[in-house]
Amino acid sequence: MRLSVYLRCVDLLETDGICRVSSEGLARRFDLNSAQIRKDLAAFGEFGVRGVGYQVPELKRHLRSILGLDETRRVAIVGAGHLGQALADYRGFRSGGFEISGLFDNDRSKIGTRSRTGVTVYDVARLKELVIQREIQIGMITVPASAAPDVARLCVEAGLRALLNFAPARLQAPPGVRLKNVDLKINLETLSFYIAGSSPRRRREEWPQTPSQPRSHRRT
Amino acid sequence: MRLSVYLRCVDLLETDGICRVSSEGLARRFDLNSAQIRKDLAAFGEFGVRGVGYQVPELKRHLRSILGLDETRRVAIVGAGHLGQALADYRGFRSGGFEISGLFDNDRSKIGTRSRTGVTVYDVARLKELVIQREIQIGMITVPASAAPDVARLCVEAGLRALLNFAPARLQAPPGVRLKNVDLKINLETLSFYIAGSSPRRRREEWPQTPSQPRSHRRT
DNA sequence: TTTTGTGAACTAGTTCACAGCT
DNA sequence: AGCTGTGAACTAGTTCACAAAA
Repeated sequence: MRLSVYLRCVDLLETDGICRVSSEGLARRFDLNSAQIRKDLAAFGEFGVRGVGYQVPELKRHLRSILGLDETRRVAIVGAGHLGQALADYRGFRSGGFEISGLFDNDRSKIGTRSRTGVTVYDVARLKELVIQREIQIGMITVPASAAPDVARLCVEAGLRALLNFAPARLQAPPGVRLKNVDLKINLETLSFYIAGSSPRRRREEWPQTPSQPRSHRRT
Repeated sequence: MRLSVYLRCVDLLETDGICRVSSEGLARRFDLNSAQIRKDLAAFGEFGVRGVGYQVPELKRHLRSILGLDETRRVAIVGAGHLGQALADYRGFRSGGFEISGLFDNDRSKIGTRSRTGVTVYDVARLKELVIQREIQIGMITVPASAAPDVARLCVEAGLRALLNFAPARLQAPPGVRLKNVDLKINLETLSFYIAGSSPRRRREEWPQTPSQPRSHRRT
């Protein structure tokens, strides 16, 4: 999502002590399109001042509010394997307004242990209980693909509102629950595709090289 | 990329012993659009047989070839922290035609050690040497954001052709090098956004509820 | 008949360029 | 003057529906 990108940019500006910025300034600095920035922001309110630009602290506040980050979002990680543990200890989440409330697993040898930074591993059977008690809203699924569908169902039943799935499986979620997949293998395959340089076959009627035509944007 | 998704679907069909499938069959089973499947596939050749459908093994071979997976793709992971180690041991990569050729770090206490599944940690100073020697083509960047730009430069100099960046930083790569970002925080923020339910403000002239109009597709 | 491959219709997303505000 | 907010132009991506092939 682009609003997230803008928030990251605004964070950097704030670090640099810049307190006012124009859409064009943002676009130049971070290689974006100024009209798109303006449109994206204007869709949620009139945050800018014509002739001046955007106030960085104000813009940051608005962005955090739009992204629902003015209150701490609590996260449960289901699957306390290497990936789950690595994510539980990832410092970027904490600093960004997220809190890893717990790791969950069904492996009795893991239950009760803690990750390096102190996140406790709970029995996955206690997921619902803790989701309610701690008001956890987001679940990260880091179990093997075979277990993922069941885990997803469990998460939904526990009352989680959004799921981030790392398992290479196509999961289903009911309308009220937002599901997002982070399929690492697909990312690697995409890169492989571009390296391979396999290009779509040329349409028969296409001209080998089409000289691009300048176009007019005159408003009548 | 969708071709990756199709490959995953075809894998599942093969596991189920299905050896022929129509675009409509694929679409129904995996919740896709049949016309899109046909168009995507047809862009790379005529793999189907009219009136019959697609042969699963043949389609799989074609997809792997298009994705450049008929030869093993070797991967270097720069940054032997928790995330790097977790990715090095991720079994999904190996089974998918990728090989993790090594972890790289500048921490002397890590150099020479091995991950749980036996991936060696090398001095990052040896990146170029090993990239050439082992014909590594893809780099995964799992270092802190502050180190990411330098690491990216190093990867490019070493001759890597594609980079998968996990650091929350906007990196730059020259035209010949493909860069893809996997920003976990952005993913979480996107989920948070949907939970928050912040909706774009309604355009003034919009009608509160627009009854959708059925449309004709008659070709004249 | 069945199902692909594909032009055309449609929809969504991006960029331009300027009216209007400060 | 400078910059936002935004209609309109443009581009990309998706879906439809049918001719052509098996």
